[in-house]
Amino acid sequence: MSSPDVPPADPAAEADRVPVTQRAIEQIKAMIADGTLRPGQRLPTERELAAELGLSRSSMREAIRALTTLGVLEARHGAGVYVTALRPADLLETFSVLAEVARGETLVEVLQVRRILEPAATALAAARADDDQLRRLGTVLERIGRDEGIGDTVAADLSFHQAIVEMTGNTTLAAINGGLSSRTFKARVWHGHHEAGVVARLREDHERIYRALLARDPDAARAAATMHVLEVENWLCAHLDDFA
Amino acid sequence: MSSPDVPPADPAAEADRVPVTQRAIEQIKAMIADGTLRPGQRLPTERELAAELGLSRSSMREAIRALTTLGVLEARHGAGVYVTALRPADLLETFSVLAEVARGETLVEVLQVRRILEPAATALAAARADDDQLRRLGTVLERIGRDEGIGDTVAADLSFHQAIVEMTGNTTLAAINGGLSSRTFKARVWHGHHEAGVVARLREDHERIYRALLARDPDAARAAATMHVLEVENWLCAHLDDFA
DNA sequence: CGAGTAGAAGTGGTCAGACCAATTTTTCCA
DNA sequence: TGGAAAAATTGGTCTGACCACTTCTACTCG
Repeated sequence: MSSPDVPPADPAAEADRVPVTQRAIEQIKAMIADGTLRPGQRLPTERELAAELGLSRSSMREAIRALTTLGVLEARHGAGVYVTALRPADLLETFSVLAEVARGETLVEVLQVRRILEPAATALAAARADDDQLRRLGTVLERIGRDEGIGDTVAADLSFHQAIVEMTGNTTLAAINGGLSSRTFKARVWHGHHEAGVVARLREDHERIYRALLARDPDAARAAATMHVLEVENWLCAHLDDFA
Repeated sequence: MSSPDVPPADPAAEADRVPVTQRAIEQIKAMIADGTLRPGQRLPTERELAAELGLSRSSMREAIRALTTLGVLEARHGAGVYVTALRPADLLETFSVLAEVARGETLVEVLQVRRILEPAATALAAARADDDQLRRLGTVLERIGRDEGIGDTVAADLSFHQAIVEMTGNTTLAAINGGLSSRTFKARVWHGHHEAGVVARLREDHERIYRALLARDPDAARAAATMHVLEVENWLCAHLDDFA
């Protein structure tokens, strides 16, 4: 039932199976989880940490690199290693790789998740947005679909959706939804609609969302957001071959 | 407008500001994004990669460690470095750190996201589940709230929710939702309800969800899932001080 | 001839020590 | 007393070595 070729029970050899670097990662992660290390706190130097945890500096650096990648640590050249603020945005930065390397069927799944999150977020935003946020959103909307190059349209598109989810006041929601859409994917969507001569439809999608927000109408906002994601989803399914 | 103390334009010095390890990470990530490296493909050895990208093996290893942490590469001791299958589950494993280190207000945000995702997922499951999946879900449900130790109840609770989101057939959705609930948090919820003598309420929440799925009733499933997450959310807000 | 095994080669994991580059702190002069 | 130069601190990179695990090879034995 248990692992083979393990004689009886093994006291210290058990921990010896797990690589030292991995062990260090888990030790530091545990110290953060149980509050021994607080957000923003400075850690000992790499050399001291290596000595305390009983491994070489190279391996210690690999552990720090892993935790840096996860967004829990931050190394500042010449100034030390620190625990990040542990904000959702810090910890969910890694999330964007999904949108970056996803292809084919996975992209469809990602859009289906967005079709769940964005309508809910947009409805929340309709209920919570203040005049100032809406005014700024209007200026972003104006940049979408103009004839000043697709590059700026894509940037404005990203800003538009990001601004809306941030209106919910839920930074975790904003970080997750932000990680689900990559600039490169949005660029392909706009290019595709441009070649098909239906850029106006995408532009109108955003206008409908904006008007629903202005009207503080959660139901209309939800519907408009759903239709927008659905539009992209349908386009993707029709061009799935190009995303192999 | 641009960065200060940069004389005119700088050709090669621009790339020299970016640490070599970071550059290697981006190069390999780009090769995966553009299809040069395919899922499951084997990479050259660390020594060869280091030589090709023009950096030392130590720095190359740190780059590989970062990409391993992100779930795009996988190093097998003695056997080489490989691109993972790039499944959503591979890329979203890092997601769990959020639930692990989150505390206080962030936990509330996480639950609010779950209150969006879980009802939608449960409604989808109600429409798509087959008899076999439902039968297995029933056996898991029986283990929830028994008097055989909270440990098994927590494990069954996790399995229950995971099984439901997997019924949607959307592995990305399953991976995201899975990362939003940690075993330790669920354990505290059950302990809290146990001490307050309201374990039955949690148990009934799960039964209601199960009955809605059996009835293939998406609306009822959505409502039951919403109420369940709300129950946990309310409990958390009442005990937020314990999660500082 | 084939199966199994022992050895060799290949490859990731760890360690040691050195030097470079950015930051911070200290020192000391104007 | 203010500020600039110098020293100390600390992360970033490189080199080269050795260990542990896997895979391949070739040999031996039935």
